[in-house]
Amino acid sequence: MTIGFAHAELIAVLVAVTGDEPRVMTIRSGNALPSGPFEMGHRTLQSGLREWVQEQTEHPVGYLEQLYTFADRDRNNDIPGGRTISISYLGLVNEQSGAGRPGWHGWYEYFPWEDHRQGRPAVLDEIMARLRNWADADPARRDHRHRRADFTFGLDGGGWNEDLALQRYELLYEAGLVSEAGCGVEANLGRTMFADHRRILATGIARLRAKIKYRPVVFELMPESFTLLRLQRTIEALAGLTLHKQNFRRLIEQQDLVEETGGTESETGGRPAKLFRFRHTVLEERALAGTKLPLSRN
Amino acid sequence: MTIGFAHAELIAVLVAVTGDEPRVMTIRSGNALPSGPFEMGHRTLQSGLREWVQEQTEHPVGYLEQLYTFADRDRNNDIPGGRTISISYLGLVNEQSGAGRPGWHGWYEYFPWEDHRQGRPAVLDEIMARLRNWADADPARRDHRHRRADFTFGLDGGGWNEDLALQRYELLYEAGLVSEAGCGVEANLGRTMFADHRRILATGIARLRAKIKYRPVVFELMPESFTLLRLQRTIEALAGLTLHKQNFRRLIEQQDLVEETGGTESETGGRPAKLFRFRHTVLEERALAGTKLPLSRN
DNA sequence: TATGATATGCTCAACTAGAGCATAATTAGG
DNA sequence: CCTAATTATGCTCTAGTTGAGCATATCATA
Repeated sequence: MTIGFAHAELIAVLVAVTGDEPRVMTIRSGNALPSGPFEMGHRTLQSGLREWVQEQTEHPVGYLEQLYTFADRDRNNDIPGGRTISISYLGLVNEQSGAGRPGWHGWYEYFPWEDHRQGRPAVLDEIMARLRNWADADPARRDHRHRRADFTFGLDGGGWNEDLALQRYELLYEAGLVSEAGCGVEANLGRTMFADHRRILATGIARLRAKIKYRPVVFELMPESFTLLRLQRTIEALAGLTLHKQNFRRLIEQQDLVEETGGTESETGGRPAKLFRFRHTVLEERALAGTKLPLSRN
Repeated sequence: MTIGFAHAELIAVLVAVTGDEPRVMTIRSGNALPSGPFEMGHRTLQSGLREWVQEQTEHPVGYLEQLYTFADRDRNNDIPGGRTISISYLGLVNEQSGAGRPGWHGWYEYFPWEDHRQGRPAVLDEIMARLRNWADADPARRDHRHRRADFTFGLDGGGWNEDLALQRYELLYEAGLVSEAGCGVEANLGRTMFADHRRILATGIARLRAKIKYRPVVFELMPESFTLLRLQRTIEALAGLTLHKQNFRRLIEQQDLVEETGGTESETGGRPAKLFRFRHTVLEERALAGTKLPLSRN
């Protein structure tokens, strides 16, 4: 059996939330995601990345999950005849560790249309206008394109869906509205990144937004003890949405995800808030996987 | 920046359901998953795999999704100094195409404890007994191991969770109950596969079981038109569970996933069943992503 | 002491999911 | 033709979940 040869590279999407802003670790003044060679010495991909991030950033990575492996021919072909395989990972870094140090950029710089916490962002009007033009430009695919734009950006009655971050970026790419796609810089929406790094970031955002709904990974971004509002703001930052406060607490408490530390915090000027800590044991005692199948007990 | 070199390989988990049995495409008489080199000629990983599968199996692949990339040092080091990166994919093949031809093996041969359609399989008693021994063998980690076994195999009150297929295999591996882990063949549970192929298959099963709950991918496994019972049996085969018939139809119909073709089928000896077809437009008109966040409309 | 702010408790209505009864439309056997 | 067996399909009832919002508690500060 013939075996293909390739260059292997690791790319990390490291996320932290500080000051109610989700941030991603970057290099080159925010123009690229940190990446490095896949060294032979490492036992596994995970351990390789973990060591390497530790070394580069001095922050321990809590949660680490493989994102996607890219190897398209058109990316990054600086080595003729060869090919680069990029294995990307999503890592979550504790708030305190990943504080305001250089290299951390708010992820909504790159995706200004994704933050709906202050209501629908104004950019969306421009985006939709330009997507309309793009759709109309091809009479054959016109209808399909309009439906796709409406659906992806929540104009089809279904409303905005925060999980579709990647699909939105891909649509903008296809429509030539981001300069990575080869359009002029003046036409670009949001901040650009090297090669396909912004796409990888979008992959990470979408994955994280989906994941926080069925796995207790948010806590990897939190300090040891926190108030429920702090937890809520962190999730809101990630999802780019605001949540209903009372229902949020109900959800958290009924799932037994946290326990009171006994302490309180009165930083905020109102009634002091109880402090909570994550119940690490839930990781081994609960499925947390919601079934959507109509089971029969038989 | 140094770049690591590696050999790149694609591995496919191709799934079809025939005769109410989920099957996986294999080579070497069921001992390995089909795999092939990542050729330079291919534009993307996906297209490379698609062509290659087409060529090998003569079946068109409907849905194709990247599963995971493995590159641990201990796997498959037949080339000294080098390293193999295996990029695995999950592919769904239409019932008719992937029919009873050779190469297709029922996946419960490899994971007999995963099929709960006829009730709790008897093997589970033996498995739990051996897991208890394993847990007791290390006094320090005893409690943790017992909790993990109970949770993974549904003895903790939470009940059996079909999504945990991968975790169950990994637990058995750790406990040395499958011969891939180095235990003797006589100790092995289920049918063995080459290298870590059974683990990759478990990854595919777990992914597919989770996916059918929030994305309409089952239809990739169905013929053009089908009865609702046929659809139900297919899902039951994948999940390894039986479903409540009336509630199943309610779920499918209220989601507008299918439409009547007008025809009926009376193969089964009872009242003829209406035939349905998948409404392909739902792929572009609906999010189908259930939010678990308590949104505020503000 | 009043006011503003945040925290926290509680209710209510709409909807969803699990379970099972009832009826309809066939085929097979007498 | 009549009856039983078999599968399809419709409907109901109940418990639980979710979205929304009112009410009360506890603090800082003017």
